[in-house]
Amino acid sequence: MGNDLPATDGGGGFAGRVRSLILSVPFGRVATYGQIALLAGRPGGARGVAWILHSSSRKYGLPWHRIVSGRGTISLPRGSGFEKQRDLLMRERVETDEAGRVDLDRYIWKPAERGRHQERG
DNA sequence: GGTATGACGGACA
DNA sequence: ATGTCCGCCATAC
Repeated sequence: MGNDLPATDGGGGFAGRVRSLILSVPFGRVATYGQIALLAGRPGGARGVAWILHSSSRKYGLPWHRIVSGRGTISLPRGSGFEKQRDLLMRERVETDEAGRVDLDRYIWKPAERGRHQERG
């Protein structure tokens, strides 16, 4: 059909795991593309994660704004989601730099520590 | 089935 | 720190 979405799997494949992981990122916390790819079992598949986000974030209501680059910077360009993502992060009390940079040491999501407050430097 | 694109990441000058 | 290059994976045509 004229579906431009990667509905190649319903949740068992890479895309499904990526979606599930992104949905697992709690409020006020962020994750990186590489981190999601690694947890999904595809280290180095950051680009695949990016594509899945781009294609399915809206359809599946994914918290896309909680995904940032490996250096904690917002990857979206100014005027095309940058300010939107920064605004959404701000609403979650996630501090962002003027350049859209997040302090990963403070806000990165740690699956092993979910449900407990994270150490802050 | 090869080519091109993309919200990446790491190495290197 | 900055810019460039290459490799990685998934999808579109």
